[in-house]
Amino acid sequence: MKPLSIGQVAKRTGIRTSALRYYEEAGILPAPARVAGRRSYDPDVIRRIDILRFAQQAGFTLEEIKTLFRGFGTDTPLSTRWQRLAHTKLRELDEQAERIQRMRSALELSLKCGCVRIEECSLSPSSVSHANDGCRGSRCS
Amino acid sequence: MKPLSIGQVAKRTGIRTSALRYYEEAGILPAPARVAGRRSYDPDVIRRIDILRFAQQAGFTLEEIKTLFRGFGTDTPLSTRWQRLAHTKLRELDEQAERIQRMRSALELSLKCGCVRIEECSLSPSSVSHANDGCRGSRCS
DNA sequence: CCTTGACTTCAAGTTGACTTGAATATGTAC
DNA sequence: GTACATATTCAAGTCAACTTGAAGTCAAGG
Repeated sequence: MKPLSIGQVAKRTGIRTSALRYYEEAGILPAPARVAGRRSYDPDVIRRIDILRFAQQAGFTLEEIKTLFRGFGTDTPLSTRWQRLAHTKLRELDEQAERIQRMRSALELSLKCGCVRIEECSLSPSSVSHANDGCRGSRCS
Repeated sequence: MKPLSIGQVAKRTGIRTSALRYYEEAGILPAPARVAGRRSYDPDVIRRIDILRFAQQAGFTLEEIKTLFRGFGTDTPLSTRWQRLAHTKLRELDEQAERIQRMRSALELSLKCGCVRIEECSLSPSSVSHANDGCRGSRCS
């Protein structure tokens, strides 16, 4: 397929040109060929950028994503760094998911409940863990 | 109970004194009484700080937490702002949980798979949605 | 009395992930 | 050939959420 200008890449991915240049500078995206000084992107970059965004939304930092991209093809032994990162991140994702679930319960409870101040209600680490009787306010249902 | 110094509060909550001063400055924690110019905290503040940390870990910004704390006791009609925030945040939490789940699947899949480069594997929004055949690399199991 | 340690305020620095602005160059349309 | 959009680089600015440093205050122990 035809090469893309930075503006076209920006349009297709929803990422601003300034961010694309920044990613390149930071070594996260490869520097594309230049035609008369301008970036000329292989359309493959779109897929890579999609992955980048996806990983970012899942909570990876740009540094981590760089490692992810660097992959493990080049350096034997196979993939140890990448696997470590993946394992670590899996654990982090689980923890984050659990925190989110607890916050969810707490929020839902406090919406049903008529507490005047949030402190009276369920939003604390201790009370959320046994979340049925989290509410201690004056007008709890 | 007895009032606490800023150092004692820091020790009990695991939050640095600089952060406590910052929260006060930012209006997230109430300014405690001063005794000879020094902060003298009501032990209640511990609970509030616990909630603060919990909410923060669940992805709330300090601004949002401020709103959370401001609560809805004072201004009729009851709770509209706080409820809106809670609902919005619930939706956000759900989205984030889903992203995390998808990233989890993708990571697990790519650990099992022998792809040389991550692009070949499952880590993209499109392939993750039908994640059983996400791997397109050369040595996929 | 003097030192030590915990505190005070205020200003400035830090990190990650960008964005914005200035000055300049190139490509496309009329 | 002259606008105008789009591109370039580089430096500096932004934002949240703090941290660090400087300079000073205060109570208690030796």
